Amino acid sequence: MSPARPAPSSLDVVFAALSDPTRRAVVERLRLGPATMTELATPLAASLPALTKHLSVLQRAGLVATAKRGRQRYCTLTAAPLRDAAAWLAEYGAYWDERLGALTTYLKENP
Amino acid sequence: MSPARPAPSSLDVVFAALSDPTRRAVVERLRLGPATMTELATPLAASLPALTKHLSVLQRAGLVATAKRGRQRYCTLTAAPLRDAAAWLAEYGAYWDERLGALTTYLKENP
DNA sequence: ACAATACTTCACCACATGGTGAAGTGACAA
DNA sequence: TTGTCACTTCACCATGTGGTGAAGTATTGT
Repeated sequence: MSPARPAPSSLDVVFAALSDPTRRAVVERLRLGPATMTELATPLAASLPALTKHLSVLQRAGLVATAKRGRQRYCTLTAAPLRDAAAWLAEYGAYWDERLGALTTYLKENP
Repeated sequence: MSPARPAPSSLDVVFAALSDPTRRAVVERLRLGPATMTELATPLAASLPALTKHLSVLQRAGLVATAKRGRQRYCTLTAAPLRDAAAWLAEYGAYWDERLGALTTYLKENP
């Protein structure tokens, strides 16, 4: 991948963030409300260094916002990027309906 | 990641497959109908070795099926796994965005 | 003051990904 | 038969990921 990669789009990092089961579990947990790092780590049986890395990935994807309060770090969901990813996928919900039509068109144009 | 990783779930590989812009472009192109490897590679300015790798990722994710015909390889979308990913996202997106309520409804009514 | 708590940061390691150029394979065309 | 086309496979490389244990940094409790 050496030569001049373009800046990753938001879809890139969002989908990449969601490709890990631990991070999806974090998102699921945060749906119930904010949580600290140890509150996230304990039920997932994840170490704190590992969770710190996961959180930074989720943060880079814009899926999670954090705020330090005292010596604790509170994490909350910021789901706006999920909307973009879902919108991309939603087009393929429409794909199901138009599938036969597209195939028909294709066969008409490529006999 | 050394110690005993569990088998990746289908969501893992589907989201990972979608995290690359070239592969998303392949999916978008295949929405219009089947295509051969060179037909996919040319507009994306991708080399054939690179595209072969991308295709194997998409195939492992169950997003694309291929059939050899003569010396050409025809690729088609098999979008069933996209629905699982969309369903996962819809659950979390619908909480914030009305537009995704429509997707949730769609997935509920088209099981 | 001292110690515990809640994290973070720092090397590391193993492995997967995404790319390359060059060589190999099988089907078709001249 | 000979060559070309459509790919695939083969090293190889650079980078990113996900994990670890150990050490470091604040903040808080006693």
